[in-house]
Amino acid sequence: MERRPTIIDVAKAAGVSKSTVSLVLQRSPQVKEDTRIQVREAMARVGYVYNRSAANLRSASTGLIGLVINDLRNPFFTEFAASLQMKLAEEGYAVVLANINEDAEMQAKMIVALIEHGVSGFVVSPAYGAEDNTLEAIARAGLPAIQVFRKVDDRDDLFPFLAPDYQTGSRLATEHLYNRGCTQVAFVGGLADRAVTMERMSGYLEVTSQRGHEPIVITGAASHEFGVRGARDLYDNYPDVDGVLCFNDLVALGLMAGSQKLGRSIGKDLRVVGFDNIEGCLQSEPQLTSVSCGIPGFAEEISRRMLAWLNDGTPPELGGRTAVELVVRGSS
Amino acid sequence: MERRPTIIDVAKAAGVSKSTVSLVLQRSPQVKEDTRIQVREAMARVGYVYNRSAANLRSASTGLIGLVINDLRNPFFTEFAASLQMKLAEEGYAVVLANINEDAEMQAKMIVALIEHGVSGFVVSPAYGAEDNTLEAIARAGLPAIQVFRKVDDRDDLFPFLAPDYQTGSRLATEHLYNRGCTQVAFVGGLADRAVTMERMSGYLEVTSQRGHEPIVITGAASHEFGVRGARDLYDNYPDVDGVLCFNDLVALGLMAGSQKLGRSIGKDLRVVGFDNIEGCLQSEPQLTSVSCGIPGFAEEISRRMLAWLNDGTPPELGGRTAVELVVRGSS
DNA sequence: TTGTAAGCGTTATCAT
DNA sequence: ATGATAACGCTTACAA
Repeated sequence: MERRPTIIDVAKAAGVSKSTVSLVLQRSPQVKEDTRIQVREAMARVGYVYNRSAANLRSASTGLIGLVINDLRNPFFTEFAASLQMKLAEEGYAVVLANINEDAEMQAKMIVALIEHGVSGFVVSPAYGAEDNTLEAIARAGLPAIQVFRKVDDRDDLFPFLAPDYQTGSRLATEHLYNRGCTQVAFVGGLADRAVTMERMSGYLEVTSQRGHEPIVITGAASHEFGVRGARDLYDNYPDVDGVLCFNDLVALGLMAGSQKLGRSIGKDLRVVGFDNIEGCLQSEPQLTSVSCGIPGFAEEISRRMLAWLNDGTPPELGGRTAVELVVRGSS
Repeated sequence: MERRPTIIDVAKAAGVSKSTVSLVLQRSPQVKEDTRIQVREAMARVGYVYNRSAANLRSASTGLIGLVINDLRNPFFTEFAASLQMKLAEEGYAVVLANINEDAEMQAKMIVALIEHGVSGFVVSPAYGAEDNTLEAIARAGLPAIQVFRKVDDRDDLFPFLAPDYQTGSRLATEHLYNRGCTQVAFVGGLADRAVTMERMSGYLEVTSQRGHEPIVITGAASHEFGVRGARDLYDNYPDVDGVLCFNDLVALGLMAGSQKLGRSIGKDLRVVGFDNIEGCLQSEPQLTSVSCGIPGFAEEISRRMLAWLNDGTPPELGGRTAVELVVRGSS
């Protein structure tokens, strides 16, 4: 097990100097085609692999992006992580992943670790809690960082915030329900004080009041179980509700299951729309109408903005929202 | 935006030499308590952060582990990725993630990229296809690598293979079904030529023949949709089957939904057991009995073995299998 | 077009 | 117990 070959070994094998090899590595146009080929051949011959740690010591970027995710097990965030990683890989960047499990302390620790590893930038879907300080280390290191989905630090210039256009999504969904003939539409799920909940609710409130109806809001956990409970709650306390916009698909699926158990026919007696368009939407009976947040597209957008920031120094403009889409299925 | 402080800056601020600072960094016991404190203080004062790229240039390990996942969107693998990342983080290692989307070519590319980034070792849940060569780059780099869940390279010494003890799991599940009074048990789902399928089937075949029954096997995709089709298939062609072990929970959930639509009562007419114990098991009606592969525990095991290999040079012993458990619920 | 030499921030080997 | 100094593998002026 001998040590890995370096550019010096390659240089020797190719009969050139190590600078030339370095130039070839960087695709410099000023090296002659002949020598370029020679060098490439030598590389293959000695089994050379580029050492980015060493390169990084001299030049700036490591080609590493830190990806901090509040809850990787949630399919919504998994989808994002997977999409972003693949997009960044296309551009030659690798992703160092930190799943922080909704733990602000863990988040702070992982951020420091990622900085030590020399990440060139951050994409953070942060945990709530300790809002003030958890991104501080990034600020001190002067690294570019984008907050996605959740905003825990208000310094927009340091940590620009980007999210899908939830408000439009909830507006579309609510209008869809009324257009289908619903007379009373409720909003179910989502913790009351969270910004995401406010946004996913805002379009609902807007349309509902526009149409002269009373809003009916039942906030709570964003879980399947809460959806089941919500079905009972509606049944007992709001029997006239014939349309529901749910905070997310998990809640919606739970609410559908719960309502069916109570004898209601989904898509007829009760129309249901979810949020996120997860795979489970296709596996329920009837299938669930949902607001798709276009996560792969969103990830691509984030990738693009991050690279622009890194390469051209252009931080993302504020207030950017990316397109969402209502996917209509049997449940409504 | 000035450059980041280095150990030299710290040394100056603390009035010691940079060697001393380095020793403090490495928790060397031979540095006096007083100076240690002084140095630590200086670090805080100047806002020092460790630069691992530089350290790596001299010493061996980068503290980076490459995690290559065939399909991160599959909750089973997500769970593994998240668990492993957190375990390794506890030990001071960071995870560089590559989701290769079941694409062998992508896999080869990402492996090279990870090597360039200087990962100290690999954990690979590989894509099928191009079995011969995709791990070759790792072999050439002489890096430790563990294959998990799937085995695509037979060189056990180079790439030891570890997986949960599927065989025992399927044995437990099958016995459970017969003990519940089933007279004909079928196995549904899983692509026919895959090692995983063979293993998840093996316990079923063993117990079934032990009990003097004919095995009934319907292989196919590991999807919800295939489960639905499987329900139809059983209904039409094997009407006497009263117990089913499915390749995984997705298939099982599809099979349950499909069978219910055909008027069969799950847990009575037809008993169903799945594999993986995903969250969806709790959300079906009735809830799904499943073989839990104990992924967090498995991830911990992998973490432990990887670190042993890295630190003590002890590669994992072969044939290691980790514990599984049958979680009994309403569906059986 | 290619070679020479000076760093980059650490760790490791000696001295002291 | 601490300090000086030479690597580590690469990039980047600058010189040839």
